[in-house]
Amino acid sequence: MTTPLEKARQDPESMKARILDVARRIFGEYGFHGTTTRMIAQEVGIDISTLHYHWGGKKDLYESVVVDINKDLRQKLSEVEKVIHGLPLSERLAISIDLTTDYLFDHPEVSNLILYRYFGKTRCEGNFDAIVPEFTADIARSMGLARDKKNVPPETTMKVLAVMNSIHNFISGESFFRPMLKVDRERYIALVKETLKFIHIPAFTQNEAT
Amino acid sequence: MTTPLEKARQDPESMKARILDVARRIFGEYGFHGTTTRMIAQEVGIDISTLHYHWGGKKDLYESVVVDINKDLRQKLSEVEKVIHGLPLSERLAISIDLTTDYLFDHPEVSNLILYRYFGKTRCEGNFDAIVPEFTADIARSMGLARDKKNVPPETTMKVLAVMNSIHNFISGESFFRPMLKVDRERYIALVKETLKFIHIPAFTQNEAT
DNA sequence: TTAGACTTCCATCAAATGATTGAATCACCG
DNA sequence: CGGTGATTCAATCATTTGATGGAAGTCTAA
Repeated sequence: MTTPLEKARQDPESMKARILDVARRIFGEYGFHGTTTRMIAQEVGIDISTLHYHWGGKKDLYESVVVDINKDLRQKLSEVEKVIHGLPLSERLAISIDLTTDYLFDHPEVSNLILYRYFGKTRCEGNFDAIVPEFTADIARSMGLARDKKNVPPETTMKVLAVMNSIHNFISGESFFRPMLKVDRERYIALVKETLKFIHIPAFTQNEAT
Repeated sequence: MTTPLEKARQDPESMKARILDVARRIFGEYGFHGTTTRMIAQEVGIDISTLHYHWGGKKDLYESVVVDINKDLRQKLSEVEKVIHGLPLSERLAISIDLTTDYLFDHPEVSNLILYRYFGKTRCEGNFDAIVPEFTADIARSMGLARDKKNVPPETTMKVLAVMNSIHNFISGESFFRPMLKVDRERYIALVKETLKFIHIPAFTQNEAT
């Protein structure tokens, strides 16, 4: 059985997929309450009723967007893990930061939506957040902080969260921070990578026997 | 001349001040679009028209909230700076993290609103963000990363932003992260401080001659 | 060609929401 | 007292917004 989301992804040109792509971006920029179905429909160039026909309602669409975002990020992280496998920790960190940062700058709605879900409330319920802990467990193992994915101690989860969040912050905050720094986009990306390495590599390599 | 905000702060029991306090919390939790004037009025226990009488409109109130938040944080940071003045860098960092974290856990709406402004868009304009750069310049000086408040290089601003944001993340994300970690509030606060020190102290002391 | 499904849009609804008006109430001062 | 200004609220308005129904269009298979 294929979920509606999988079905939408099979043909990227399908109306369903087009709506999903636009919805990712708009929801990411304005959050759940800041986004109207009319904004999304207009951006796609369709009527709102077409949107409702394909996705049911605003909340359903939003939930699909969140699931889609998480699926993408998870896949990207697993790609990154294959690249860094076997390298020394400091290199693993540096390469992970480079690759993840590049990916997220290309898909800022991923960071936007994740931060929105972390820090904002939605006045409606919705419970599909069990995906996040798995993320952190994967990353923890890949950083050599945990042997298996079960029983990762809170201290370790916190460290992983700190790393992930610091990346999302700079991606998502570009529109705020870059004017403040008065640098162009290319320079900003370089600064982000540099800063993330400056902050994180010493922390995780301080007790390492080279 | 006193601004409306200052006037409201003179008598903390005044209706104006009570509305402002509630508005801080609600705007912090749900963001600008997720908050309705009715939510705020109901929480205060008044009619919406009373709210409009004192603050004009939703946007005016929101802007006052943001200014108020920034004023509070700035004052707190200047208090912290006095405490840590003259100490060695690693201690300055540790104490700053402890004090700032304690303060923000007591006033989470500060972190909430700051993150909302960094990462979200508002569909309405609004331009009173010149306060942030000054913040970072103050912190940069206090961390020994800059001599004066003028001409702080982007690299330094980025480092300061990384530190500040990582704190805000854990404060604001408590409702998301703590259930995930399955720890009580006290333990969470301890974990936050521990993690922040683990991440940041090595980065900033790595090249220090003790 | 046609029957039937799938898709899209126009018109419209009901609820939510920001905002205003005018009347009532309160506080203070002569 | 009485009056004057400040404050509060009930009632109401106009717009926005999520959602729906039904007509029209499109495509495929028989």
